[in-house]
Amino acid sequence: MLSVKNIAFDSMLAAYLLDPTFRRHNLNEIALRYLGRPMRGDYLALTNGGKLNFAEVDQLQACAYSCEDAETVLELYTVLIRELKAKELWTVFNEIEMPLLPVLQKMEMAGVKVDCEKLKRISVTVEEQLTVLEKQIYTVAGEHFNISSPAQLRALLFEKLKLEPARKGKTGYSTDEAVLQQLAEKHPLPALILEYRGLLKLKNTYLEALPQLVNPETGRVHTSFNQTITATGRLSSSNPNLQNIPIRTELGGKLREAFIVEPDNLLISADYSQVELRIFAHFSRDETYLEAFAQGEDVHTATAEKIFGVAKTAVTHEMRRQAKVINFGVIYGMSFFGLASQLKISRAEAKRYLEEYFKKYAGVQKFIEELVERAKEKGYVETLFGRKRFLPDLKSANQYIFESARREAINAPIQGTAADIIKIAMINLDRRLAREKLKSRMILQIHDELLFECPESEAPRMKTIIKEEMEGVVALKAPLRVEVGIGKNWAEAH
DNA sequence: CACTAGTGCAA
DNA sequence: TATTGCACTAGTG
Repeated sequence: MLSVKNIAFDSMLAAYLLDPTFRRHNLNEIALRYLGRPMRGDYLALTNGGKLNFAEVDQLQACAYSCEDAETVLELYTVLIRELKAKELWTVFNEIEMPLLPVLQKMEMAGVKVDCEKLKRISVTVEEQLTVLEKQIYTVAGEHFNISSPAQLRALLFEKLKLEPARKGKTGYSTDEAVLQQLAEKHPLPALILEYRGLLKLKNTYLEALPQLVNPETGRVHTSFNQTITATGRLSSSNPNLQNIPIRTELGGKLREAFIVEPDNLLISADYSQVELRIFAHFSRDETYLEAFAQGEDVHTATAEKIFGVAKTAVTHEMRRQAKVINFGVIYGMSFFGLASQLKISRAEAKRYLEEYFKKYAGVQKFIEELVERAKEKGYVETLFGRKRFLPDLKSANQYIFESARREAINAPIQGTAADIIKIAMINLDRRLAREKLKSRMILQIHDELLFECPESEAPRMKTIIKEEMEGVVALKAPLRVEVGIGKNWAEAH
């Protein structure tokens, strides 16, 4: 038996696929767009400033509107389904988004266990450091001010201390990390600010926020996985966002140690290795990339070899780092200008690097040009599984708008295909766990990584199943590879 | 309280 | 002048 609510939810998914960039926060906007008339309930709510005050609403009228809404939703649903089929989005809807919905629901219900005592211990030491830093900053600055206020910091750095940043955006001076790092060479204050900011961010956003979000019923943190937000088909996570837990710094690692499991359980982390570059290699059919992946090489090292013209054994850490920036930059449609500012090298040098790159990766340039041309003709780009992103701005006469749409056209099929792949893996894994009657649960998805909580006895079996299902989603020209880690917490497992 | 700008965390 | 997100704080109306 289908309920109105179910149909309403399905309609949200359908509308998302029909235009993933359409800003929908409720069915009313979808009804307006596809039926040309509003939802009455939403209409009433809207006229009351967003809050339904039943005392003020004519009860009979409200009942009539409710009945009308039920009909509207049903009609909307049929229109959306027809549209999905017409635009060849039915398969993505039926085989990916719809089956994914109950999987996400289970993950949200399962939640993740957090060690609040550990967070508290970290928080205390961070607070001590912050107190010390604060005093140092006021001493060096010669005055008290709000360090968290970019406006006050700007006044201090650029007016009182007369520091000269390498100019930034149109609207005055920025005090962001790149600027402060550069200013740190001339004055002791910026480095202190950076350290202060980093610690404060960690304390406010994670150390103190997470314990408050532990559900008293389950003793665990339950995020929301949003299925209809992103332009590319990725999920997003909120309340809290568990897709941006720090990892790069030492303190970030400590924080991840606080993501734990129930007694006698283990945490398994499985992540797709270089999935976007593999997809890029698959789409572009570039021989150099495909060869590197076929040989099981480290792809960034391989790129460094080609660009810098040295043997594999001569690739330094710094060369690999720069090659990595180029590999990712290409996926994002980065220009030599952007590369120069990322690598802090001259524009001429950046241009040379990119020229060398395109010479060695001969399939790439042609692929990108054809992709953008096709997108301009068809009005959209699509993923390997047919998810579409419509890009009318590719026809814009405004250079800036066009360039922006061009980058989106390059990135969306890659990021979106990666999203499709992991979604399919999640659906298949969920079925597999049920079929094999395993107690292990999928608990988090972080774009190219899945986290599982499993009884110790199931761990070896799970490791095999996860790798099998994730790598087996699709046979790309550059085959999918998954790295699995096991531990008592997220830091150990990843 | 709603909203924007600035900043910074992740893939 | 590199993509996709979410969340925090300051500041404004």
